[in-house]
Amino acid sequence: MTARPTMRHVAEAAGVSLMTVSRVVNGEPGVAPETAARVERAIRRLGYQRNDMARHLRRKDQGTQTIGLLVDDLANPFFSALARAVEDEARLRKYVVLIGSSNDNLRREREVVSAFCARRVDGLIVVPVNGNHRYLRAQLMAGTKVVCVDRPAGNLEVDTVVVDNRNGAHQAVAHLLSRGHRRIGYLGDHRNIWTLQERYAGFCAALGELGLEPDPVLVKHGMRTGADAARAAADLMRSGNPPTAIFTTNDLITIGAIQGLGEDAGKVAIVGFDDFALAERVNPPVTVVAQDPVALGATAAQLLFARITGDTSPPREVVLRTRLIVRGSGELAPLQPA
Amino acid sequence: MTARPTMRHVAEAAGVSLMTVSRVVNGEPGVAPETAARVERAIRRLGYQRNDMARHLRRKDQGTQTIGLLVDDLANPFFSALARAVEDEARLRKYVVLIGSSNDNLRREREVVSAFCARRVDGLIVVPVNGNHRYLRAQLMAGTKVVCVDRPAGNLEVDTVVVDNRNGAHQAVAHLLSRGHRRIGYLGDHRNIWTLQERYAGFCAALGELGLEPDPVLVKHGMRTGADAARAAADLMRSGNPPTAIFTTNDLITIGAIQGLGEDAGKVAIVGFDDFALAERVNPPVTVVAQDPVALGATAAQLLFARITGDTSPPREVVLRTRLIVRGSGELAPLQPA
DNA sequence: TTGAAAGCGCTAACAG
DNA sequence: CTGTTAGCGCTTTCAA
Repeated sequence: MTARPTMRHVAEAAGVSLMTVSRVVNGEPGVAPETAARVERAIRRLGYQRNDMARHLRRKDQGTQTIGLLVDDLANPFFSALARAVEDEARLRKYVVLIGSSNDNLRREREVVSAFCARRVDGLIVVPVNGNHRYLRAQLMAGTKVVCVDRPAGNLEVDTVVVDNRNGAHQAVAHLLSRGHRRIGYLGDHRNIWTLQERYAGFCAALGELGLEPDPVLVKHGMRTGADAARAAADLMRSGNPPTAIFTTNDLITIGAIQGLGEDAGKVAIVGFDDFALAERVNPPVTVVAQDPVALGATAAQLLFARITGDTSPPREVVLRTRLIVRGSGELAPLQPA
Repeated sequence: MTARPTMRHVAEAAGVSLMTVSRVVNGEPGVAPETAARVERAIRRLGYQRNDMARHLRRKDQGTQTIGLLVDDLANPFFSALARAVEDEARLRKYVVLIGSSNDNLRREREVVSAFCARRVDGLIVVPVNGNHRYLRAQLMAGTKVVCVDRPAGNLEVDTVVVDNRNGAHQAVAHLLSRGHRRIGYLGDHRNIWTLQERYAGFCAALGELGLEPDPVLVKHGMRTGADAARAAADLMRSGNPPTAIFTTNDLITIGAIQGLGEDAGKVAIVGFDDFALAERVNPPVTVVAQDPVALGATAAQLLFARITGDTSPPREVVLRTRLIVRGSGELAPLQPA
């Protein structure tokens, strides 16, 4: 546990000035090859590695080559795929990524984002929790670039990358309606999440076009986990007048619902938002409205790095398209309850 | 895009010395409430936030409150669940997490780890790629704590958290053998990955106990993606003398194999390493040897933080248990090829 | 080609 | 209770 060597130690060991070491470490020209070699040797012998904290403190122009990424839940495959895409974009530019999960909690989001900003990240990619994001204003004014992904942030004009949630949901529900379904259940996460507001709105709009209204008995909000969805789905089917179809509004909920349905899975049509592994191997295969988390993450990162490298154009909103993938579960005919 | 305010600016604005601001910012005692209030106001007005880079530069004892986490592939649900567990442990201690994926590439691992160390992380949790990890020695000597998870690192004596891969694989294959299977296929990732060496060893050991040897025709190594596994599984079944059972050695491969098998999925018994979402809803439901990524991540993080807070006991190896979950696919009887 | 001095933003260690 | 001084490890600026 020796103390970490500094440039000063290297300089002494090589018999040169600290400044010469700095030049060698940073590959700057104007050092005699002979001298450079001596310094290199000292570096290797002492196991010296540059301290980028100190470096970035002095070099105000260059930033910290670090970005922060805040998702809802890193354990959700949707967000981890998004995160991996961000990481790859960062790596191309020799940036590293600080990561955090808000868990749909504004306080936690704020704490994590603050911790990132205290470390002077050059930019922030945020999946914003519902609520007011003014607290980011100070960071924006101080020069930290911010991009929102998956959802826009309330009260904040920054680049945003989302998918056409409302259309996607509309398409899913219209698909069910076109097959003759009229009693369509809705299983969703908290209504305070923007994407779910949009998806619910799409659900209602599709029904409305046929003069229908959502049946409150068939609509369940606030499901955070697959287990929640499993229970809710089972409850729906056990009720007196069960739905003939269900719209499940994210991957976790779709998967949970299928688990909860058990043997009933073949008795109710399902269309889910988000594609997921093995969707085509379940019985029946699951029809979904797919979005592309990799494209979301990559696009957000590209926008962020454009800002970091000086883009000052007005904030943009990029809307990526969703895609209906027909596999079977959404094409089941309405089944009369036994 | 105003320049970021510093303590000096706050001090001027509040008409006090820089040191007083420091005390207020850090909640240190010995500031008159009246003065503190004035400083607080200036802080808020200027939008000041402490620069932790500068702070940690001066406070040598305290570290940077940052750890680095390097996994194989963050997009793999196994690693993202592990990562989330690490993040949660870090958060409890007010640490932030730098994250990276090695993609099973030693050079990439080294580059990312170097970038983390240049930012002076207090500790590192690494899923080590196969190869020599001496390069970490210098960091260890400089005081950076290291914990390996999922796999041990060659030539490095550090805390390590793994599962009993060999036993798990043995159990999986013995299960198939006990059902009468004798032609058992093996689908695995690169053999240079430690976990896969172990799992392959368990596969061979189980066969060996019945005097059998792996049939080279039925053994496929080097599958990195689900698509690779899908192709390999389909090839196996199309061959002249197909296996009656397959041991798939991680989640991605199991899922890929099931996709690739398509309608053949019911014709060949499968036991997979790693549990995964919807395993019980596939037809037939998939028997697996499950490991717990959350426990792996949480345990690794706990060991790391123990080291960071001064634990100097000899390096430990923690081996977590795997668990056979019987669901159906592993219990299919051997089927004679048509 | 090399080095000395100053200072990035902050805190430790002392004064008053 | 408040302020001054020095210095963390590095880069910038200027001088030799």
